Amino acid sequence: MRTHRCGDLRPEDIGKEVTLCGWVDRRREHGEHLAFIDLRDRSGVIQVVVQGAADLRAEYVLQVKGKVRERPSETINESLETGGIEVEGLEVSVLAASEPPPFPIDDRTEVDEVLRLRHRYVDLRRDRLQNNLQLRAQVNSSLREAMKEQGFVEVETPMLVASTPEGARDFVVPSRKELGSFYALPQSPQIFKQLCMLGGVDRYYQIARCLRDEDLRADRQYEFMQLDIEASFVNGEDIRNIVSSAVSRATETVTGVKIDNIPSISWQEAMERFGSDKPDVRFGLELIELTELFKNTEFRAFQAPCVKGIRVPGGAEYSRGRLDELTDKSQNWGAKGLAWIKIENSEMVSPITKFFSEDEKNSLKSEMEADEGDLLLLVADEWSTVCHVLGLLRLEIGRPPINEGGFNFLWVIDFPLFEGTDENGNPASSHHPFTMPHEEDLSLLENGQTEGVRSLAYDLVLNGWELGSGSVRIHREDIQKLIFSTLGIEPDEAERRFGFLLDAFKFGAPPHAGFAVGLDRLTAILAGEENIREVIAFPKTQSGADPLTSAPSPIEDVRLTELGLKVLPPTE
RNA sequence: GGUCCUGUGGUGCAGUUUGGAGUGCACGCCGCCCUGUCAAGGCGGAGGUCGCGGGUUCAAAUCCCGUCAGGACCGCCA
Repeated sequence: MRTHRCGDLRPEDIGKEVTLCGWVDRRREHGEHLAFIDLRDRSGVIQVVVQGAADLRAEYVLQVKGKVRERPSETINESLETGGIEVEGLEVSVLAASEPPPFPIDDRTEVDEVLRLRHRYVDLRRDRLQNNLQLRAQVNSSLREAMKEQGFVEVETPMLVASTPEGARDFVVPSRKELGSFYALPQSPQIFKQLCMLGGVDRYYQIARCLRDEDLRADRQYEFMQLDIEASFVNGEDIRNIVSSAVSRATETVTGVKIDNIPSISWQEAMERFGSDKPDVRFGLELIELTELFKNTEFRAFQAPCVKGIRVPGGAEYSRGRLDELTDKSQNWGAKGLAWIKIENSEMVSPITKFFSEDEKNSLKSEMEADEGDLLLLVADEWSTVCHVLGLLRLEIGRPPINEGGFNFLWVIDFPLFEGTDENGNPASSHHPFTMPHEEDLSLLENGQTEGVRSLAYDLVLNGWELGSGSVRIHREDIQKLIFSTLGIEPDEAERRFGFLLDAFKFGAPPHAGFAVGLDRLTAILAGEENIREVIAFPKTQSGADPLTSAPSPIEDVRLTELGLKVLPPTE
C-alpha cells in the first residue's frame, strides 16, 4: 500500500514517486486552490501539498500518491526533520474518515487520565507514547541480547500456578474441574526459576509478567514485567555483575549514556544517611545523627532512642503554612511531631530551642553545619521511625524530577535477614525464607539471635526507585532447617507449605542466586517518565480499572455456577 | 484502612479565598473568505445538569455534609 514512511523521507528522495499512508495530523487550507496536509505515521510527519480544495479533517486516514520535491527556500521548516522537502499530492484517497478526536493528538495538552485510557488507541498516536513504546522495545531487546551473550537460556514458566501464602495478595483463578480449588497468577516466577536451577538449566532468564493484587501507585500496576534471572554456581557479586552489565547495556542503547560502574552501599548505611532502603542519591539533604548530642537533654520530646535531623539550605524562608504542612505529613508518616529551627540573623528561631541548653544549641549548630538562612528539621523516636520520616521529608523537600541528574544506579547490599515479626510474634523474613544468611552472621543465627543478622540479599536502585531485588538462595538443608525454626515454622508446616521445593532440594541442589529487574520502572526512568503508565500500552487506573474495556466486570450467573462460586453482598 | 489535590461547553484552563445573571481565555467544532502555510490567518456562529446528592442562604460553580471518579502519597507491595 505504501512505498515509504512519512518521517523517513529525506532530500535524497527528491524526484521520487512515492505512496504514503497515514493520518491527517494538521491541515492548513487556503481556499479552493491550495491546502497543506501534515501526514503522520509512526515515523513522523511530512507535508503534503494539494492543489485545489481538500475536504479533509483531523485524523482522516489517507493514502497519498505523489512526488517528493524540494521546498522553496523561504518555506523550509527547520523544526521538522522532513522540513526541507514536501510531497506534491497527486492522488489523495481517504481510507477512513474520522470524527473529531476526543482530545488533541499533540504532546502539549495534558489530558484527563480516564479520557486518555478510554481512548487509548488515540492516545497511543501521540509522539510521547509512540516514542515510549519504541524505547521500551529497545530496552527489551538489548536486555535479551545482553543475557544471551552471558550464556543465559530463555525459559518460559506457567501463568496458572499454586497459590502460596508468602508475599503479596494473589490474583486467583477458579478451577472448573475441581470446584473450590484455585490457581494463582504468579507474583513472580521465583519457585520455577529455582526449579530450573535444580533442573540443570545453569543460567535462566525470562522477560516475565508478574501479578500482585496490591494497591497501585505511580510505579506499581497490578501487572508488571520483570527481567527475571537465576544462575547456578555463582555468588551474589557474580549476579550483580551480570545484572549491572545488562542494565548498563540497555541504558546506553536507549539514552547513549554510558554507565561505568554501579556503586554499592550497605542497607545500614543507606538507612542512616538517606532514611531509605532505596536512596535517591541525586541530591544531598542527608540525615545527620544527633542521638548522642541530646543524650542528656531536658527536652522531653527528644528523650528518645534516636534523634536525627536534616539541614535544608535556604529553608529559613519557609512560611509557617509550609512548616505546618511538613509537620502534618511527618505525623501522617508516623512521627509524633516535627521540630524545626530556622537560622535567621545568626539566631536560632524556633518554638523549641528554649528547652535546649547552650551546649546543646552550640553542638547542634556545629554538628549540622548550620548556616545563615538554613532550616533544621529534627525527629526523635525509634530509630526506624526517625529514618523513615526523615527519609520521606528529604524526598518531599529536595527530590528533583525523575529526568534530571542522570542515571544513578546503586546496589544496596547486606539487607537484614529478618524484619519485624509476624502475627504470631515470630521473626519475619525481610526477603523470603530461602534467602541465604550472610556467612559472617551464621554464628549469631546459631545462637538464636536475629537482630543484626544480615542476608545475601541485594536491591538495585535507580534515582530513588527500587528497580529490583535478588538474593543468594539457601541450598543446604541444615541452614534451611535453621531458618525455618527461627521463623517459627514447624517441620510439618514447612512440609505442607514448601514440601515440593524442599523435596526437590534433596536431589542434588546446585548453589544458585538470582535477581529480577522491574522493566516498567527501568523503562520509565530511561524515558524520563514519572509514571509507569506512560510506558505501558494499556495500563490501569489507580483503582485497578481499565476504562477502555471496562475491566473488571461482572460475569454471568451460569458461569459462576459452573465454577462453583457465589458472590456475597459487600460486607460493611 | 488513612491523608492530600483535582472535577466548570468536545479539549486545556481561569473564576471558588471574600456567595450576587453561566462571566472569561486558548484550542477544537460549524459557516463564509483566503494560492506558500506549518500550533496558518481573517470574519461570524453554535455549544453548559459548574461530577452527583443533600444542606445553609433571599441568592451557591463559590460555604457545609455526603458520595462518585481521577491523581499523588502513607499503610500494603516476601
